[in-house]
Amino acid sequence: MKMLENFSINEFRKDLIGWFENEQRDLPWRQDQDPYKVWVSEIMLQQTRVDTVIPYFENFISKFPTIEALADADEEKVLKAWEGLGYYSRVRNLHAAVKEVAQEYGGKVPNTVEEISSLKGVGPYTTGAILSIAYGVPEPAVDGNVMRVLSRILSVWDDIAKPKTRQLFEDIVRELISKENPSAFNQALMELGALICVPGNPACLLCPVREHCKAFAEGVQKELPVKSKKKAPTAVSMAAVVLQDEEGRLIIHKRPEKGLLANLWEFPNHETILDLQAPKEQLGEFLKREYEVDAKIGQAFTTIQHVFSHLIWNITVFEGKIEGSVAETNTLKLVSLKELEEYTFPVSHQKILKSFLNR
DNA sequence: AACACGTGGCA
DNA sequence: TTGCCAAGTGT
Repeated sequence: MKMLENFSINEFRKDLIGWFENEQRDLPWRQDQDPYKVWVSEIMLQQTRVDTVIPYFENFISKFPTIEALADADEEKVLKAWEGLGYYSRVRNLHAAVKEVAQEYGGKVPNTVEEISSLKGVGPYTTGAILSIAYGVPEPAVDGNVMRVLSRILSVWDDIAKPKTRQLFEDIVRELISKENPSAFNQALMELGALICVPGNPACLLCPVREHCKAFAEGVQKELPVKSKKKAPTAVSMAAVVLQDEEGRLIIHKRPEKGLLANLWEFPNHETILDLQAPKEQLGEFLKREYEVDAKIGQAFTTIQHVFSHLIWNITVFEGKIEGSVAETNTLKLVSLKELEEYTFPVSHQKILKSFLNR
């Protein structure tokens, strides 16, 4: 490969892995090489910081220690263990995939690219991560860290936001990866990206592979990687209502099984047209039309902002009293405060509840 | 290829 | 404070 001419592959591997063996963090998913735990950790770590994942990982593994335990668990319990982590399709895909492994592979995580990558939620990165870390197979595991580190080491100016660029780095890693210790090699590249070769100001003076780094030699390490900007999120106005009956129970609604915050619970809410024109009337009509609930809408007691990757909800939250009876369904329930603890809510609706109780 | 899909930390 | 970021995948 042209890019690797004059590059000392063996020295690079030795310096990188040697550093990793000495400096790697003591993380809960590094206690053993159980493919199931490696899998869970890799899914949790997608687009999510290590410090955020640690307590979730420990709780999740204590509740669902094995493939079989997770395969047998109720969706509600599994979602609850993910509450607050975000990207909830990750855990619904994981749950479905674990059930498939339990049924189709005798509860053993498969160890071929074809089988692993066919599992829901397991893409090219996670396939390589599980194969290399749990099974010692020399497959690339190219994530954002790896692209940043290697774009600097080899001075690659391709835009890492483009899907095609990941394939280029997979080709590079196939040349570079240690066949003796692919697990340490892949993890070392990511660990280096997390600890030393960070996005803003890389700590080049502490870098174990500085001598191999073309960007450092040229003084352009802060210019790399090239990454095009994402579209800014669009703002949406929402009205939500916390509806209470005489006994203090609250109405909650289950979101659709596909799309944003799929299968999570929420307080009744809808997008408001023209920024809250006659909001109480809109809300009352919405409740009648969608849920056949009659209610007296009270005052707005807080506003909550929920920032997603691609949109922003600005939620005005009202209180209200239920008038008459409520017909409960699979997606509409009237529950006590104690019972609410069993349901999974997006962070914004956790904030709504907290604000309601403190109003 | 481009966009949907969450959340919290940090400069 | 606003924007960018963090071990990506599905469509």
